[in-house]
Amino acid sequence: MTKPRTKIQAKNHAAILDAALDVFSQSGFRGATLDQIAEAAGLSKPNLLYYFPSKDLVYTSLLNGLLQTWLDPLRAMDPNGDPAREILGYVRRKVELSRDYPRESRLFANEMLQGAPRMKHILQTDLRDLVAQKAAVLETWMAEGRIARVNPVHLIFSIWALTQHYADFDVQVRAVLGPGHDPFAEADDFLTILYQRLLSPD
Amino acid sequence: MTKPRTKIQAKNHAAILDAALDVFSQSGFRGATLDQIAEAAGLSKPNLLYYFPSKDLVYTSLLNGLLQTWLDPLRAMDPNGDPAREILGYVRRKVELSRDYPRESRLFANEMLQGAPRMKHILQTDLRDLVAQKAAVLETWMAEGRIARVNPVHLIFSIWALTQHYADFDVQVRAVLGPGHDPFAEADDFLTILYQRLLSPD
DNA sequence: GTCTATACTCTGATAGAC
DNA sequence: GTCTATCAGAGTATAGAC
Repeated sequence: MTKPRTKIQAKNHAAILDAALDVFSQSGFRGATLDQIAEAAGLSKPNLLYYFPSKDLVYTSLLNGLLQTWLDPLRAMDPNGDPAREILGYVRRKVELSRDYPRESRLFANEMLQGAPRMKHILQTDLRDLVAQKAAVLETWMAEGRIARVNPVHLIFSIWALTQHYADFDVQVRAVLGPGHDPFAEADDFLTILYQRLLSPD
Repeated sequence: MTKPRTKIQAKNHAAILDAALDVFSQSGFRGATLDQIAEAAGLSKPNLLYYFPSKDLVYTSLLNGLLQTWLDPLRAMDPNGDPAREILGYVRRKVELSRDYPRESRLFANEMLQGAPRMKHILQTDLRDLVAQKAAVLETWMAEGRIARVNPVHLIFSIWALTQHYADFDVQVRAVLGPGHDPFAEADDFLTILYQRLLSPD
């Protein structure tokens, strides 16, 4: 992974990662080929391998940082803010992520389906810690009666599942809705109602 | 695809499909290899190709019928039953499917991530029709005030997303929960509460 | 029905000319 | 930095012996 020094290097470097995101997010690590990535990036295969010495390094370059940006909205949930506002804001930002970065969502989903061979450790450490921390915040809000009681960790799971579904199962959602729908706008409306009803204190 | 006539044929046929489910559900169509499937089935590669003339036919044999069994619980939702009971029963059966048939869930998820090249048509026809029909049932219940108002199609999406998440993202769920948890039992509890609160008429 | 051998293509990766 | 040429191995699939 050459550090981009010149403009042409930076451009090719970015083109490769963008192309790789296309291909890996659709076919997974094993299903993707360097030929496809090189073609999508507008480079020859040897030239691609000049920038990234191996297929694995292209893939892990994409994964690195993905979880971080993916979790930024959760990190942003403020313990001192208004509970409903914080949670609904998190849901909304996750819907926006699914709408604006569906390839990243699918790349992540692919890695999970494979059993997360390259991410398992970070899931068990960084992710687990962050969820524990935010679950504690949710518990506090519940104890104070500011939101209704519910399993806080599964509450977080539900937000992930519901928002990422619209990116990962995009084909299915559109096939069922048919033309003339904006899945993400409808998702935002639906999920706002869902979490309001779930979390309204009695 | 030979029709199983002898006992040994039936056994090998089943062994191949079971092995293929393992491999395809983890790596997707392109990422899976006949070598892996043959080895897992305890057969040689040529022998595998004696039963299924091509990789594609093994894969499509798995897909055929998958959507049908996957949707049986939705089909079973009875318009004449008690609304809350019918919906919560559907959720429960979907959780059980995720628990008992996670490979099928992941195979389906893989196909969706790839853009559903082999299922798009059936999604736009059979699936769409079934959802429209059941959404109409839900609308009726809402109009009668027996459950709270909410977008019925997205309600169905939410059940799919929330239940299948526990099969498809099993690694992540377990990594975050840590040992000593039963993800599916907890999911059942959480989702029962979620849908009770979402759908209780005021 | 099952095996060995093999054809042929694709895939990841390298060498070396320019 | 980029290209052509190429390699070794893996991949799907077939032929043919037993």
